[in-house]
Amino acid sequence: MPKTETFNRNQVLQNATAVFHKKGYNGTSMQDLVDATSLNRSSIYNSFGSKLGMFMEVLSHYQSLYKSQMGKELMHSHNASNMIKAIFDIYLKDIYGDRDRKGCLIVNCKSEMTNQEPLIKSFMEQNQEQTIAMLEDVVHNGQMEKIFNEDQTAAQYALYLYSSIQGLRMTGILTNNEEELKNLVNTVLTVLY
Amino acid sequence: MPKTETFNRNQVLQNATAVFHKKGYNGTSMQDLVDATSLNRSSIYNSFGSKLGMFMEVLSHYQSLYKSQMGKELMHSHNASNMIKAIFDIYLKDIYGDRDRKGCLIVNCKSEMTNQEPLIKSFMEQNQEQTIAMLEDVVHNGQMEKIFNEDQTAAQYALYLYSSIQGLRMTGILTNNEEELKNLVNTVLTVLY
DNA sequence: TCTTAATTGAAATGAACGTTTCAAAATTAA
DNA sequence: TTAATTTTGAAACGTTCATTTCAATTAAGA
Repeated sequence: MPKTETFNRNQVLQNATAVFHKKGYNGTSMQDLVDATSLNRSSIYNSFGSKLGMFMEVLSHYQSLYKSQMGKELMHSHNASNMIKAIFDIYLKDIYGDRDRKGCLIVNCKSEMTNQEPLIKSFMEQNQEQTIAMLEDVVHNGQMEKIFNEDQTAAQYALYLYSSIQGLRMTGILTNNEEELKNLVNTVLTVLY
Repeated sequence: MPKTETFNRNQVLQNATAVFHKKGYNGTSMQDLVDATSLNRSSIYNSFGSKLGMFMEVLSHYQSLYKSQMGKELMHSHNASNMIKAIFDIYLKDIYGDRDRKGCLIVNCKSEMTNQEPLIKSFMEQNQEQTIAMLEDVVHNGQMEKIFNEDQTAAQYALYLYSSIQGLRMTGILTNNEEELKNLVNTVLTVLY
């Protein structure tokens, strides 16, 4: 029977993510990936099919890290106000820790590839749909609890928050002053109260 | 005496802008630029020095188009409320007309190159500074006119608006429903009143 | 132990990359 | 017309690109 995959797929994805995140898709070469993953060229093609194939897995991996982080935070929050703050705090912490100002892998990829690669476009569509659905749920709860106003529907606020998050990720590329960014998030959230 | 530049530099820049905008910097090849500009390879290197040199001029050209558009709109507005709406309307119109969902050249470039290319980083820093300065000026006027509130300083609101604009440009890549986007902008602006 | 199939390493594929070179053509002012 | 200088075209530069090939190695179940 066959020899099985020996390398740690998660570790490989993590290393590949670091390169793609730093250099972008078009800026990353197969050699970069070979170096970063310590995998053989052939092994990469065996296991991921192509550069794009590997990148799609990297994107999903990155996305799932966020999802689990969000899920964990949302468990600990007992009202919509805390939830929405916890969500933005995750992004803020990411920005503070982003020493070389790479921004968000998904936002960067959206701007680089959505109009060029159908697979990416589909990924971005479902990412947007899921993110907005999550935000809409939180806003809706907040409105039921009378914590958030009802000037706009939960769906409208969700799009606003989704857009604000993307703006925050872009702003965080050049600005990582904690005070300014915290204030920015507060300003974004005042809309809800 | 010397032969002078024969091609229309503005037209060449416009054509180059279209390619860079569509494919991104790393996704654009020298051959793409030769094809788009109908210039000879040598002429490009003679006149722009390098691919990056040409791109820097493209960025400035794109930026100055926006500036003159803003200036024109701001002349026609007689209060801060109209001004800020006119500014966002320029972005909205751009999104509606962006048939192939390229997004904003400057936002895309910021996410692709700021952490990789010092020249780009400098450009983005001065672009951010200028944009925020303009927004701060408008907000400050609005606050003097008692049209905008003073819950936050003009500088704080300017950063918020700058971030919101970037978010809008990112959102516009996948979402170009006029009604949704108009509502999004309205929600962004409610903060000021 | 033998069979089976994946992993691995190294080399090679041809195409595309950004850039350079250089002689010929073009254009201007003297 | 001549001298000066740029534009132009075409080819070539060496490098790097993503991908393929293939024989050797490895590890598991039969």
